[in-house]
Amino acid sequence: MESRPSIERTSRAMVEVDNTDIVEKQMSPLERMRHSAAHVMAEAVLEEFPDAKLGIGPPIESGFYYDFELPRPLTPEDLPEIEERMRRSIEQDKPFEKRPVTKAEALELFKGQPYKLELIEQFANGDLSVFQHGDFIDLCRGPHVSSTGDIGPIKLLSNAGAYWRGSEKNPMLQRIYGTAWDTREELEEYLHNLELARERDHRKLGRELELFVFSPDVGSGIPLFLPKGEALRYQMESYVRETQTYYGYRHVWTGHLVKEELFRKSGHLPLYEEVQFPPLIGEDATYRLKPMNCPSHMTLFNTQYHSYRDLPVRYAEFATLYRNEKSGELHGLSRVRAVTQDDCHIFCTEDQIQSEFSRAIELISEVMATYGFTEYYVQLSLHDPETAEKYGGDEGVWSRAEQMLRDALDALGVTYVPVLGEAAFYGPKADFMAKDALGREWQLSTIQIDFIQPARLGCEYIGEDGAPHMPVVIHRAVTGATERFMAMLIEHFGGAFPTWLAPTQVALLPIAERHVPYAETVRERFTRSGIRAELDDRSERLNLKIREAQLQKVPYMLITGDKEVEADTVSVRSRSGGDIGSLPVSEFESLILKEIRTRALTSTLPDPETL
RNA sequence: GCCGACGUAGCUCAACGGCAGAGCACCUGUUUUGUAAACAGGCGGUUACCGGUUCAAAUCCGGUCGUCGGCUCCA
Repeated sequence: MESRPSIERTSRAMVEVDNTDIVEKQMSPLERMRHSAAHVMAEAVLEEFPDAKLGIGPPIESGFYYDFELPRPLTPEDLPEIEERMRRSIEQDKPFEKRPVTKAEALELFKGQPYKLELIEQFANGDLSVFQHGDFIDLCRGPHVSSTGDIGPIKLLSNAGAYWRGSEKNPMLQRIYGTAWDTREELEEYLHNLELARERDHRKLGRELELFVFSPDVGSGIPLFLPKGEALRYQMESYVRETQTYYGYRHVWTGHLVKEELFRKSGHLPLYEEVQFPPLIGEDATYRLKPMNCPSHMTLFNTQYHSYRDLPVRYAEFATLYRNEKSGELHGLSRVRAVTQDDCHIFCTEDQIQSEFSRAIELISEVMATYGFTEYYVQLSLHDPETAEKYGGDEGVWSRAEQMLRDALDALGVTYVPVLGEAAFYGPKADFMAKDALGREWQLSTIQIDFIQPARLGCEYIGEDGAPHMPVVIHRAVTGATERFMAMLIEHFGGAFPTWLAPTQVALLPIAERHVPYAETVRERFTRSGIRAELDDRSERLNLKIREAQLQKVPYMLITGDKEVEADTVSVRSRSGGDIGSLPVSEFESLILKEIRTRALTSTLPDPETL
């Protein structure tokens, strides 16, 4: 436990984001311009397909899209043509004009446009308006730029299917995505960043760094980890296990199969069946692969007799869960069917919720800081009273649980963004959203309050009064799904992991064959010290060995030639800083061991300038 | 699951109705190498799988499997 980073480190972590407002956002000038670009795209598509039916075309985070129903499927080759028509429209500098319309006018205007008619019906209570530029007219609230000439440089990016209004019950439309910026430079930068993101794609790096593979013979969505990927998993898991232990959680193990009956009792079956694999019929009972641990942990809790003095009981487990995700939803490591969760269930009294909450947040902050995620905020996922049937329990239980979460967050001074309808069926959640090095958001940690499952599964403890009481259960995950978190780490670090996580921490590169025995003794020494060291004993030139170690993003390359053998040193080259110079073997060993032990994010070796 | 695109050697890609190719990787030699790619030779594919059209299919058509981009940031 001596190796654990001190808690002071967490000071840089916790939530400095201030965005508790959920008021409707004003459209920014850039969004307005992109919205106008979407109109111009619809104009261009109508020129090419006069029979096109229009869906909607909003601005989005980095551009815009528009949905169409078209007589034939679009291919990527169609995009340049549409883009060219858009440029012509922009050159003509056609003014955008707004006009309020009555419902009757609108219905007449869009009589050939079934999707617009549906929208008119929906918005008929408010004020309806249309925007026109040139001959193109669209039902639209606006606002828009004053004329098409104000639209900056554009680029159409892709086309894809999209259900009308996002529901698979509706027809599938064809969506075209585009981006638009104020200046050519910003557009170029955006396209360049897309390219960078592709370079960092964890699926590409996973193959190049020999971390994991998928095989159709084993099945889609089931990642197979190679030795280097397993080394990474093991470090991730050990770290969280160590931290959880430090914070008073205790680890349990509950296997992979559970009787179907238990999921019926817990209330999962009707709501979760879609993502569960079909039943496994055994001789004595029908089983299911576990898609979550909660019922198992509650059952485990129930096998022991608990006094109020035992609470809180904190059960943690690194469990592999199986979810039958739809084939189209699978995505590398970030959406898989065999998923490992750092799951935890805390059984406590209502009075203990706040302190347990704050303990969980402290743990989460520490872990996030160690991984270098300093920018994150909390999304408070609440139930939606409009769709109460999706949730268990009555309204009173819900408002109590939600209030408790708010109180706990407020007491800790944590700011949060409430979102309706994102709760689990058993309770509200505080979800931690973190940004990676490329500024993309990932949902990682979660803390959830549950009054419903412990009631269904009959959890109880004996209170001070000698009578049985029901504990509250807090569900909590730190890194969430290991696979998904690994995907994020790979992309966040671009494969160049901090030394403590790197599958290979040190590459020994002997210059000539006569230096191999010395390098081998160094490698063996390091391996015995717990350093993941590899020896490149091929009869290749040094430059090649360096190049390959560098492409594998090994943090330290140790070059051994005549001078090093002579002096019992290694010539150190760091992945990031190049040639650092020679160090005695023992000195390098203690420096890197310290770097690993403290889980430093960047190299801690002395700067070559100061040597 | 749905819409679209794509599956050619371990990897990246070419050939687009007429003999399946290149670079890297791998293997074998030669080279013994000082901070991001030595040189030469060799091995390697029933073009994802199954069926169809054709004198002829990697190429055209159908099916299966897989991968990729998406599937409300609401007029």
